[in-house]
Amino acid sequence: MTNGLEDEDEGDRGLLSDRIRNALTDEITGGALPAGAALDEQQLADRFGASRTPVREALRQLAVSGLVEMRARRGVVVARITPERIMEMFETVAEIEAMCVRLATYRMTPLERSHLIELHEASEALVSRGDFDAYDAFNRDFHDAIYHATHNGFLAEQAIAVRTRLNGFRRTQLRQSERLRRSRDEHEAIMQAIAEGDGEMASRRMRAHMLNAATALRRFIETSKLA
Amino acid sequence: MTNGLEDEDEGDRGLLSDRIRNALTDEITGGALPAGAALDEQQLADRFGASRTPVREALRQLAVSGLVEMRARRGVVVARITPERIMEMFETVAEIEAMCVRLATYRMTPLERSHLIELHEASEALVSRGDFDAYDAFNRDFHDAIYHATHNGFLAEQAIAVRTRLNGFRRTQLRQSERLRRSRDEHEAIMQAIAEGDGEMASRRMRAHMLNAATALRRFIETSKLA
DNA sequence: AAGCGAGATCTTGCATACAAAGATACGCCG
DNA sequence: CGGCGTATCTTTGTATGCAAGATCTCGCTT
Repeated sequence: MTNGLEDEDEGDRGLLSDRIRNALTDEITGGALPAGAALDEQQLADRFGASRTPVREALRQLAVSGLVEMRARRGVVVARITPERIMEMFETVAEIEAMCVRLATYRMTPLERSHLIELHEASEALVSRGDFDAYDAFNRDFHDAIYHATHNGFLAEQAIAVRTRLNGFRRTQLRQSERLRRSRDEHEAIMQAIAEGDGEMASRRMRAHMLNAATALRRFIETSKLA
Repeated sequence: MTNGLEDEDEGDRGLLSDRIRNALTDEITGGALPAGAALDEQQLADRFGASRTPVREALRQLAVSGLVEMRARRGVVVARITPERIMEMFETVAEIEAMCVRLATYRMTPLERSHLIELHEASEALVSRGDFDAYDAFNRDFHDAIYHATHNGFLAEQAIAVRTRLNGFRRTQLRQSERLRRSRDEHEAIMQAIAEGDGEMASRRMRAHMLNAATALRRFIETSKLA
């Protein structure tokens, strides 16, 4: 047992390959590295001031999680995902969220319930003043709270993993204040079903909520293309 | 170089690191490498007639998929999973299966439906003659057919990944002919719901089916422990 | 005798070197 | 002038070497 030194910062603590992996994950999910971008090993090694070895190990890991594609002896590219597949991923996320909220409804503790209510109520202010960034952050917290209220850590991990993976392809931000309002209304409906202890209804409403968001995003993307 | 890689069984085509990864995956999910077993890099390298480099890359990938645990500078061990976590994984699989069968009910083509019926009907013979191995194989096919009938490739991949991961910790085979019969009866009920186009009912029945199987397995394990 | 610590040893993590498979460019032939 | 084969060159895949951290051993101290 060592003395309690926390991993204070992203400094140079920890494994180099892990730091490279985290950095690349951020850059891909953040959109800095667009889909299809070639990831040259030597180039990345130079950029991170390391050798190719840790870079390769990081890329291997990213390949497993699906963020990049490796073609044998033909290099690595940021995963280029078809629109169909993105829709499949959205649907999967919607289904998993629906599953989670059903379980959460039946299992959440009073403390977890009050926490969720608190989060939800606070979101009204964000909608009123149209603070998209803050609402995004709240939204993550809201859904995370539901994941954890399932009291199934494995399921929560899966849900977070899938959602994170989708984030990388959602750099097109939807910033319509009307959608913000509707999002909160849908949350409201979900909260009501939770309050009534009706997991099935909460589940259906969550699914609808997620698919609405996906549809809104898709319409937005298609509209942009026409412009 | 010429020092011959004995191309023992597997074709020596493809990347060495990929072959090592596949071999280790099989050994772990097959139970040859029990949970908690230490995986020494040099040792594995010797065994596969390779250097540590491809072994390391394979281990990194296995760590991402959760089959092994890496502690920095302290080596790699086959993932040691608590009973609670195994139950969580079972529940997650059950929920995902339920989700899949609901979608599949609404979306499967006539061809897919007839294929599923065919599979199911053929399973009667396996139950009658108590062929556990053949029933296991059928069971995989049956559930795979449902995954694919969702017409959501991403979801199907997720489902298969989670189920595969669970396989590694299911080396305790349940071989009760009564359970075999009940399993097929539950499939029958699911097929009926599918035939009626009632996805919700198919979903509930699938969830019950999976949880029954998990419970039977857990009871079996607990009983074994007492002996 | 038990606990502790310094050094030996072993294993991991990273760097560098080398080999082989695609990619590319250029010249030859049709 | 264009297609194709070959040589080169770039980039990946693997091996090996070296350094740092962790574990273990064994002697020393209390």
